[in-house]
Amino acid sequence: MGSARVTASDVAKAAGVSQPTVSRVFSRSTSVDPEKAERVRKVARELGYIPNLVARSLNSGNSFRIGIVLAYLKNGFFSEALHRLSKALNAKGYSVTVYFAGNSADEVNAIVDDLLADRVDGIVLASISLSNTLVSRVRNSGIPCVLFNRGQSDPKTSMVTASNFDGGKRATEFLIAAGHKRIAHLAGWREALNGVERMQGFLAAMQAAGMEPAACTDCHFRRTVAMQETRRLFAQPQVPDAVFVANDHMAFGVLEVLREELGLRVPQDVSVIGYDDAPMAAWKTFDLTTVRQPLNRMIEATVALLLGEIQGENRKPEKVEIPGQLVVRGSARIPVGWHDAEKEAVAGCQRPDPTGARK
Amino acid sequence: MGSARVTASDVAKAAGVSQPTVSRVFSRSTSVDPEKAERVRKVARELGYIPNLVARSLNSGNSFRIGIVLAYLKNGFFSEALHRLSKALNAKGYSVTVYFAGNSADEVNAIVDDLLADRVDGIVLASISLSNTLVSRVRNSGIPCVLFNRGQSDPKTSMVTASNFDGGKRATEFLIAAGHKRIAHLAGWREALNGVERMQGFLAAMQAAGMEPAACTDCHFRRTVAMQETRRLFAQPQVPDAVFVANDHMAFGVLEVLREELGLRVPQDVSVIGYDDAPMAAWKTFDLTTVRQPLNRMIEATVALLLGEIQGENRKPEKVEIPGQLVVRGSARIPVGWHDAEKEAVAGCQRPDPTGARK
DNA sequence: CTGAAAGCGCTTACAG
DNA sequence: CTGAAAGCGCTTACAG
Repeated sequence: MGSARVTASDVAKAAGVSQPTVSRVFSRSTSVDPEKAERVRKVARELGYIPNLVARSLNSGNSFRIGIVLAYLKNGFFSEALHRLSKALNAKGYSVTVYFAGNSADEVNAIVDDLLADRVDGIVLASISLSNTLVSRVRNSGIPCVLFNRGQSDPKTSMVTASNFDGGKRATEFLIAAGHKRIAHLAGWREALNGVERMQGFLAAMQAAGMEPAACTDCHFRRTVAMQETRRLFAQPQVPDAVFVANDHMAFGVLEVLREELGLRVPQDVSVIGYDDAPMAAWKTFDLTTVRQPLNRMIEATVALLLGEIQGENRKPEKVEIPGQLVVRGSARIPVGWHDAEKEAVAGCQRPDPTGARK
Repeated sequence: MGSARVTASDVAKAAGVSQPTVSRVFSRSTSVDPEKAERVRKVARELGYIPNLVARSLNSGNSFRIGIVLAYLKNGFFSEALHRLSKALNAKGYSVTVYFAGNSADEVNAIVDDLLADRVDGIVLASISLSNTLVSRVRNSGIPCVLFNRGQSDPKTSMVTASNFDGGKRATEFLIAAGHKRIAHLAGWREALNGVERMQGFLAAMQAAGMEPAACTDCHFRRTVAMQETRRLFAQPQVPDAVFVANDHMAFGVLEVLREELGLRVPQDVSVIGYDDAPMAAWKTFDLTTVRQPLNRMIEATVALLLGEIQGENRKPEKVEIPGQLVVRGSARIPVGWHDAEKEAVAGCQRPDPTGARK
């Protein structure tokens, strides 16, 4: 029962045309007599005919499905990215299948098999915890693939990232300009290029200022690890007066430890800067100064790159790096006379008005 | 190029067997000579053969795909649900395709068409904003469907919810027992049964205690609306001394307004209770007392119901209601002698130890 | 246990 | 513009 069983042949019979003609009406590949087409559409509507994409997939070779590989959704930046990426791909006629990749190699391999078996037309790898094995297996499969927010040294795969080095550098410069003397960095993950680049930006800024990092430790992009590291750092005789955290997700945990456990005031006692501008960063509860990853533009670029590879003439892999701006909120002290300087610094960005982001 | 193009016929030729035999090895429908099967597997591995699920779908009639319809992922309870549901369904051999349903009728209708065109084997409707049109169109399509955390009066569709009436009642009783006199309820959405039932539980508890609600307003399950309502309520001459909020997502916003904007202390000045036990509720930043929706059990039930309908003999629609327990944290005053009473009250639940949830 | 045959519901050259 | 035919890569009775 139900309209799902009606086929093109049923419609053809009822409309007095051949089955390929029905097909032509719905795939608008070749032109069909307008009058006849209208009749077909009418009959199809009455019968509740909806073309079977599975059948179309089989002989066209396109499944019109994109696979998105993620680690988890606890990080609000990723759930927001999934939502928008999904909407953007739907708008282009693709449906989106999600695959959650844990950390074990077996699991990751199983996911590649699933992706291949499902015959997705393209893949977005948005998982932080991707092993290089996964990336190379996917590349070998010949399925178009874009790394989203997860740079990789391999130059044969397309990727879309923010300007991580630059972002890390500017966040650090902001802290230095505000007069902080003991600046710590809670880094992402040494295996993930985006974390590494943010850290390198941090180190470059510190070195340029002739300053020694108060700390610089790997937190695996994990909230609980960052919280533990914060406890450790602030249990030492010499505590930091500012912390640059490699993403907002960890920064929320850092703020929690500082305020709730240690009773410190932010930013009076310690400044905190995150990375991403996840939706929650704007909540007054966190009011987190952070480096924005321009999600919309990253998604546009990802979709363009992916569909370019799928539909276009075998394009070259491309590395797209999108500049992000520092979003100044209440969690970090503001350097004296910062406004003017910053206006200059972000002149090349799309949203040059820093006050607009302060809300 | 790449292994994606290798077909069963290629493997058959290379292994010196017929194509159906290769098929049998991989679908293990009929038995195959063990030695021959091993040879086929070996050749397949060498050639990088992976069965094409699209082709399998076309003639088996099963796509091995489940569609999940969501409104958005900003609410952490939903993103967590998506993650776990996805893992659970993957474990059963299904891949998961996501569909984001906005609020416009056109959009919702387009999604139904997509679901039907994609020939998903089953559907989980987890969106709060589902119109009844969507539900009935899906039901008419004959595709097995389960409403997740979204009750509906229509008795012909399976659904999995928490015991919303009971949860709302118990949260309210907890506030009453703690001595609160002016208790407000920021309700979910009058069009969504789960919100309505929580509200009815609230009203029932108030009535049983002979108390008048300080307020009871519909907030559409939207954080910003709940925040606005909080501002309004606390601008009145008679302010509430406790607020029961219909979900955690809104409660986080309520806490923010109370603490950051109004400078109130929680729970000294006002108690707050939420609903869901979203992951963030346990963060010390929020420390939110809430009614847990037992996600794992809800997901188990959803998967069981859905696969039962897909694989089993046309089952009857079923309404599964899973009891949830009050998770006591710091955002609401604790009634004197509450422990003993509560132990009794939750005796029927799976996790009868309320202290275990306090962390 | 296994091969030849038919068919799942479409799309796409191929003739007209 | 349009129908008859072949085929996408499998699964599934049907004979052996």
